[in-house]
Amino acid sequence: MIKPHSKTISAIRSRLLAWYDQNARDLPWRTPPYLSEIDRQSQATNLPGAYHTLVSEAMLQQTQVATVIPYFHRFLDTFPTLKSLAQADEQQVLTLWQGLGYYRRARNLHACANVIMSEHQGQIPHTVDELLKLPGIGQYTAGAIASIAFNQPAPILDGNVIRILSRIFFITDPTDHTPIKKQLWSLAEQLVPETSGRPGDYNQSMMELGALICSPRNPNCNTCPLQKLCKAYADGSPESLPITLPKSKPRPVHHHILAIQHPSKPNTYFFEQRPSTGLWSNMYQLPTLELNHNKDFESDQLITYIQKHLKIKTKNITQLKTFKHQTTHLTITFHLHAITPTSIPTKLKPNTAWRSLTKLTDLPLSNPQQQATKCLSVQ
DNA sequence: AAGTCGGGGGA
DNA sequence: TCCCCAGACTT
Repeated sequence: MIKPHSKTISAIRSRLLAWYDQNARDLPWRTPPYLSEIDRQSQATNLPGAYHTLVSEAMLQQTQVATVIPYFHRFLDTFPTLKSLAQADEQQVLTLWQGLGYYRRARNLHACANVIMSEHQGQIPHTVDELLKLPGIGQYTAGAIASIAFNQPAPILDGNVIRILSRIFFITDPTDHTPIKKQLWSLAEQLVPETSGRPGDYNQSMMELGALICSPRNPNCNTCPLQKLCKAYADGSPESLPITLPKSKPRPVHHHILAIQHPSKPNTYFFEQRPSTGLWSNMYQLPTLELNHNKDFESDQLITYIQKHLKIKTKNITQLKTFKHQTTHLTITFHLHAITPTSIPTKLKPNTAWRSLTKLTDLPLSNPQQQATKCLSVQ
């Protein structure tokens, strides 16, 4: 285990905080570093402050700051308090999350608000151990909320911190590997200051440095406050760290979207909710047949599917458009088909709906589904 | 330990 | 193109 000298630790802390006080971005969820100590303490017991931290940290998981900002504003305009979020429908929460990705985060955040209301009297827990019990809150997010919202001396380890620590301490083993990850957590814990040393600002200063200076490629070492302490800089190749394990390539699949037009209502199509697990969980869609291999589309197959699963009889199918969509592990080719039903069932199954394309704003759709509906409306 | 879960930014 | 992003959770 790496045990930095106490002088190194205090140098890192003081240099980072001094740099942060001068260079911190003014982000909408951030407690300004220029707040007085009295303001800071009142912020620590003020629920809106912690609620803002909770929402922002959920949105920021695997998502860049610039992407999150407009979503954060819209979310707080709609749900200004933890209580208002807890009382909302999941569908409304998912609609606000539309386009941001990793939709399970939205469902976890909503569930989180309800647990805090019913089991914590509406007060967001102050400690890492209690935060860890909440849905969607792992080691990083628990440390972030405890330190940023409540000024607890809790460590964090995200992509930024991993990059900075691997460069400063010249960790040349793959940082995905469990023992190395433990090593990094140990370093983060040794480095985070006590409550009197502004642990929340310190943690944010690490991430800020990673975002603004110590970037993955072409790090700006010339303006880095930690340059003197950085072993990778001394070695001359900071951009070669950290080392990560190779990732598997996305697998090609084909999804067939069925645009089923209502026989009498103009511009109106059939929508259904996706299952609560897997890709785009609980989001809505035009019925979509997911094929795992590149098999030629046969219209008979689609007609059978429509009849069996949707109880809709049809004969005409026309191919409208094909487009590709990338996720982390899939390359999906979407085939959009227009269906003209000859008869539709009188009773609607739960979580399905006929919707006019002009009244879709309350149905949460994934990006490719939104793209498909856009194709239909310009027809 | 390896997969799953989105979508976009930047070189 | 490829890699990465204020990760969490399941298998």
